[in-house]
Amino acid sequence: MTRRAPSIRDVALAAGVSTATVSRTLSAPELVSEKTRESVFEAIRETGYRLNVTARNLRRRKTGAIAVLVPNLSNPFFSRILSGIAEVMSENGFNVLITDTSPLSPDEHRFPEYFSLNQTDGLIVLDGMLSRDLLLNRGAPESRAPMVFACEWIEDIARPRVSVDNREGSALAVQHLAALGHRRIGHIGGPPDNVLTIARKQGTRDALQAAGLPCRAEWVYDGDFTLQSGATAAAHWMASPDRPTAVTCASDEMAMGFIAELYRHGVSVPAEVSVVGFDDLEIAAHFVPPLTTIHQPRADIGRAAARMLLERMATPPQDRNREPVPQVVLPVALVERLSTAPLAGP
Amino acid sequence: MTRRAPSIRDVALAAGVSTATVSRTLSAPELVSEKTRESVFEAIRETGYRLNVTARNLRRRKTGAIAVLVPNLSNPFFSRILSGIAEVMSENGFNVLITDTSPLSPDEHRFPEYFSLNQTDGLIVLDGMLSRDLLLNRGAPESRAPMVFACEWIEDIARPRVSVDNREGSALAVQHLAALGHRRIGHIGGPPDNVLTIARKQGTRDALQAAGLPCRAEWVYDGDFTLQSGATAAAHWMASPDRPTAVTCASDEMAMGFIAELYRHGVSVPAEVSVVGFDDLEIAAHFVPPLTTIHQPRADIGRAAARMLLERMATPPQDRNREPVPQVVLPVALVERLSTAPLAGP
DNA sequence: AGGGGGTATGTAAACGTTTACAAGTGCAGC
DNA sequence: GCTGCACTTGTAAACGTTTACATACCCCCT
Repeated sequence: MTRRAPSIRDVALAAGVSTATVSRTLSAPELVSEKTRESVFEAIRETGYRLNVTARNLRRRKTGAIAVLVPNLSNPFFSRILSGIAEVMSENGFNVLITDTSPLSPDEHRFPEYFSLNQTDGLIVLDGMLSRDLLLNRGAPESRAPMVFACEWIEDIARPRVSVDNREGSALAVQHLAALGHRRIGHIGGPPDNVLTIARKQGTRDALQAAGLPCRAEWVYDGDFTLQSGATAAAHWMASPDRPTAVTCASDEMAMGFIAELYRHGVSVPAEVSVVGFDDLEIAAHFVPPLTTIHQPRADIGRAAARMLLERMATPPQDRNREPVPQVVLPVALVERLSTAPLAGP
Repeated sequence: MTRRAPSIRDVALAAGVSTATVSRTLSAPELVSEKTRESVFEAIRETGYRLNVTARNLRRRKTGAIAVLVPNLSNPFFSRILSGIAEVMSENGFNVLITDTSPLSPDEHRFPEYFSLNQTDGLIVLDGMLSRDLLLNRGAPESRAPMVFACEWIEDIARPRVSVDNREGSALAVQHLAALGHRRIGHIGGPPDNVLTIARKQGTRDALQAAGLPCRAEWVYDGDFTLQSGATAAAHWMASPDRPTAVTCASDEMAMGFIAELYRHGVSVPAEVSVVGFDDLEIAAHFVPPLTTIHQPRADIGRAAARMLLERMATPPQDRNREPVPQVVLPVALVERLSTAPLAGP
């Protein structure tokens, strides 16, 4: 009943040319005379022909897809980055396979089959916690697809990287609070061994020192970027006899979790404690109170990473490590809203 | 320099068998004697062979990928659904291509190339606002890939569907508010022509009527599911001389946008107005105040949709419309938190 | 007239699998 | 000893493109 879909052969037949000419009309039109080109297009219309991308990819020895490894798809932080990536990748004819790398069990990372089967021409890694071996020993050595990091990265893997000025972001947060008169400033960090956590903690410490403010170990709480861990930090804050009057957070979600938990216990923000986030998620502007935070250009991060990968895929493997690997760092900005306020009282 | 990746030929050579035997060892091991099987596996290890999925797909005339059409990737509502889909799809060896269908310009929907080129074996549609033609006329008639709807759907396209009990959800919200003594209950809906908007509005109206409560047209506000539209509804609420004392929303984001905008103008929830959302996003539990809402089993929706699609892909096209198309509707539940309170005063 | 350089096309061999078909073996039943 | 069957394996033809190479033609120059 259901006929085979028309192939390039059928088009060639209909147009009275060879399959080579049809193929050329499609992928290198300048090689084909205008008259022929037109009759080919006409034949394509007639037959309802659609290019079979699988066949093209087989012949060209590439897959036409890239994979992006996301630590946690449920985290709204990544959505914009993903659309940035998808935007430039689909412009360039690539499919984007999105993979959540969150481990199913603590020590077993889930790597989908297509990954080990090197079904992708390239890789964008948003997860800096993946094991080095996992990332490098997949597939045969020569089949290692080009890879770039975005947001997070792994220190001892030398690959192009796009990130954000984390230290500057932390500094902006601290300076803002200092300008409001706060002198006891705490910090809620991400997972202790995460590169972002480290960069932001260090940035916070340095800015505190530069402002001549104390940097007490008992004022920095460890979290894991999630809402829940913000709530946990709030419990610690409330339990502490000697609290900071303001805290900076390494993510908006922790900031919101922190504020909500405080609210539950009748502690009000910013009246009793000022809070600044990091990320500027959409919801930040619509939180209660609207969240003062550090804005990250998320779509730009995605677009930049995609462009970097495109470039790396285009350069032949032997040239890839000629020059130092590119690193772009994008600017951040403080967005003042209502979760921060001048220190009350003298 | 870089040798070709080992192919099935190299394995066959190393194991002293034919390529057919290697192929069978991989995709139909029961046809191969145990001795041979073992030597093939040994040869695979030796050579570092990886299956080339592109070649397999070409030969098998399928792509090994499914696409999912999401109205808006930035909406955190979809993330869990996507992981549910990805979970069962990757278990079954399929890649998942995620596509944001949000129009770039008002009347031009963005359909990535791979879609029109039917590079997918199946389709999960989460967007009920797509045009009928767009969805049905892609590709040649016989190449139409199996399709299922999830969450949203299009009335006059008969396809399997998994949805949620929207009327029940709306009813639960209204009953909860009524039980708290509210008699003036409003509603913030989604885009007017969206199927969910319609179902939830109708459910609200019916529940109101069943409870003997008024259902005033000026108490229902039109939104579009976004935070911003919730804020806009708040402006209308505040401007109204004769306000409802409680509102139900067709999405959590609108509920939060509503509350935040009220907060900005000094109106407090739930003291002055009770609010119930719909979705139960992660953030709902950590909002200020924590949001009373209707829980949707989002991961289950994704998993169910994926399983339906798998089944539909497995049944030959001519059998596909034998029986009535399956429809599963999953249950919802009210989650009471702090954004609703008994009506103050008599 | 012969040669050189484009330009436009065709021929046919890949790309790496899967699978219909054929063929070989061993064994049971007669 | 022959037939038939079950089980393994091999042979070779697809799947639908792209592309190196060959060819044909036209035009211009000497």
